Order: sequence, then structure tokens, then C-alpha cells
Amino acid sequence: MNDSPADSRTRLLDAALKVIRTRGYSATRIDDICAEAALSKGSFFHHFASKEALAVEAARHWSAVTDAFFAAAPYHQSADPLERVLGYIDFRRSILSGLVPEFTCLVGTMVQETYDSSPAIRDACEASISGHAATVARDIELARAKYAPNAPWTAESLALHTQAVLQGAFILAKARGNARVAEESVDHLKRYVELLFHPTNPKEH
Amino acid sequence: MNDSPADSRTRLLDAALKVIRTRGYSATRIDDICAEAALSKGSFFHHFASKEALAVEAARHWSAVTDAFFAAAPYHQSADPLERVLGYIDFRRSILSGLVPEFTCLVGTMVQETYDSSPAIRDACEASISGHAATVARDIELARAKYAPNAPWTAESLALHTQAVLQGAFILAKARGNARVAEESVDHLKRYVELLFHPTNPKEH
DNA sequence: GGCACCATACCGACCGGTTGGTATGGAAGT
DNA sequence: ACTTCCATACCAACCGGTCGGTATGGTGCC
Repeated sequence: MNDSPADSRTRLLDAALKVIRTRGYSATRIDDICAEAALSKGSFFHHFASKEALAVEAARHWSAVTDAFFAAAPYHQSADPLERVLGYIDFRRSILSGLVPEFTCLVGTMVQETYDSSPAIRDACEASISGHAATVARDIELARAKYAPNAPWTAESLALHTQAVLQGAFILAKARGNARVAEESVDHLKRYVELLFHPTNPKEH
Repeated sequence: MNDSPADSRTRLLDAALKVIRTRGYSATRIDDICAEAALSKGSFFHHFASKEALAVEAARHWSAVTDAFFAAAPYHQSADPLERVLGYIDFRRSILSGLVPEFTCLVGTMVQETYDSSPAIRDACEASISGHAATVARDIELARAKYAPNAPWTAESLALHTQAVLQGAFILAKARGNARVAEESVDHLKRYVELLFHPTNPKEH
């Protein structure tokens, strides 16, 4: 566990995120990851027992990286929970720029390919998605208690719905080759949340 | 192009749909498809020039199969376009039963794996998704003209949003191992559409 | 300091099963 | 005879994983 400028294990994990996000899990070769990390196969198998074990660790690494990323995002500063929820959605929308593999989700991609073949990877992906949804659900629950205590939906299900919209938006972006469609879908999501919390304030509707 | 009880080419395409939906594109082996279709590799390469060519044809076949499936669905019988739109969503929700590979989307799965490596497959998947969205958009546009002519969103973007929700719901279902989450997300989608068209009818909100 | 010993980290050649694709030939219809 | 359709046999490249070996550095003993 030496930690030089960039730990070899971390370099391999970062390389895995990048390569898997662009090519998908099955199509990425261990050699591709090694090349991206500028390390050898010997090093790879020193740190990971198998390709599958790497995938599980990559999902965990993804969670750690994204948790830190969202924890540092500005929307947490709002005092009002609903503003934080809407701020989260705005933030998600704002990062839909740049190249497709840079804003899409590792675990959403991986679970599509592995849900039937690798329970270990599937569970790691599920934990990543649900973990992130749970952090969103906390603010949603606060907003719900404050503004819509009798709402017929749960904070958890709305949080998962936000993730579904995002995951689906990524698919559309990949199919279209750009993020415009994804942005529009997130716009619909934001309008939905606004309507849920301000049903009597139609704006234009 | 003979069409016996079950055309070999069609059998291969149907087999491809099934196998790719469960294992993903990269992980499915041509031999798996042949085995599923009870045909040989010789037959496969008689009908398809390559694995990539099969994928393109599979996407088109998927479009044809799903087009027929949705065209025959009962929701088209409503005279009111908004009822047809809501009926479409109800119908999409109702088919979220059975095993995961039986209700998920072939092209949504494939495009995640191929958007960067195969423009031909990506384009075929894009055409399939957009084509289906366009049929949904027709009823949405009619409903919009009738009930919400000044709405600040386009029928096309709302139709694409429905597809995003569904695609994302499939990912969550794969991660969870069952369709419950997907149903809940489609419930949110339906509530959104109802709110868009009946903003002054709060029910409970 | 110098030495023996050992653990971690890493390299890259190599192995063997897998896999996309090819070659060839045969059966059946026309 | 010619085409269509499909099966068997086969090939060469690929790829996950193995293995022998090297480099580095820490620890304890003298």
C-alpha cells in the first residue's frame, strides 16, 4: 500500500472507469486498462484477482469518487430542502456537457451487461445507485415533510425516479451522440418536482 | 426468403433478441445465438455477414416486432388523445411483469455497449428509439393541441422523456433484480403527464 | 555499516481455451 | 446444372489468467 503521486491500484481503477464508460464492461480488455494506466498485466493481477473482482472494486471506487464530487457541489448550501433538491437537479443538468463518456454513469452501464452473469457486480452496482439515491432521498424527505406532508409518494421512490430519468437520459445521449436530449429530459424531471411541490402555482404549466 | 413455419433468418433474429437482452451484446457469442435458434454457424453466416451486421438487423427486427406489438395494444381505441397517452403509459407499466430480459429493451441495452465502437449499430438503435418515440409523440401532440396549447414543452421532448424514464427504469430493475422499482418510476411518469395536462386538478397532488 | 531475510510491487513472456469468421460439401428445390 | 440453404470442420487471432523472475525497501542481527 505505498502511496506515490498516484497509487498504482488507484491508477488502475481510474483507468477502468474511463475505459469501461466508453467501451462497456464486456468489451474492455484488461490490456486496455493496463495501457490506460501505463502499468503491466502483472501489476493488474497483483492488485485484482480477476476481471470480475476489478469490476466490483471499480463500482465501489465509483461510489467513493461520485460521493465526494456531489458532497462538494454548491447546492448543499441552500437552507431550504426543496431548494437543495431542485439545486441537485440543476447541478445534474449542468454537468451534461463535454463528451458522453465523461458524464455518463459507470454502474448504470455495467449493470446492464452483468445483471444476469455476475451477482457480485450487479450487487455492487445496485449498492452504488441506491446509495446515491438515498442521499438525494434525505433532502426530498425533508422537503416533503415541510411542503407536501400528505403527498401520495415516498421520498425514496422519487429519489429513485430521479436516477431512472438520469440513467435513461444517458442512454438517449449515447444513441444521439450528444447530450441535448438528456438535458431536455432533466428539464422535464425538474418541472415534475416543481409541480409536485407547488401544485397550485401553475406558472404556465 | 422462404418463409417456412419459422424462417431460419427470423429464428436467428429472435434468438439474438433473447440472448442479447439477457447477456448484453459484447458478451453474447454467435454460437449462443445459433444454439438458441437450433441452427449452425454456417446458417448464421449465410444470413448475416458479421456479428455487427446481425446487430443492425436485430435492431430493425426489434423495431418491427415492437411496432406490431404496440400497434395491437388496446390503448389505441380511446377516442381522446390524452387518454391514449395515459393508456400507453399504463400499458407500458402493465408489461413490467415476468422476468427482466422479457420486458427490457434490446436497443437501449445495445447502444450502451456500441455507441463508441460501432456507428452502424448506434444509428440503428437510435432509429429504433426515435421511431417509437415519434409514434408516442403523435398522440402527445394531439393532446397538447387540445388541452395545453400554450405548454412550454414540445410533444417530441415529452415523448423522448417517456422513453428515458422507461430505459432508466429498466436499469434500476436490472440492478434490483425485479421490476418493482420500474413500476414506481412509471407511476411518477404518469403523475407527471397528468399534472402537465390537469394542472388545476390537484386530486391529492 | 553490512548482511541475511523477506514482503510488496511490478514486469512481460507465455499458455490454452475461446471466438469471429472461412472453407467446403451436401441436400433440396427448380 | 444452378441456386439456396445449411452443416461440419477448421483456422488464426484474441484474451483472461499464470508464472518465473526482478527491483525495492523494510527489519533485525552482528
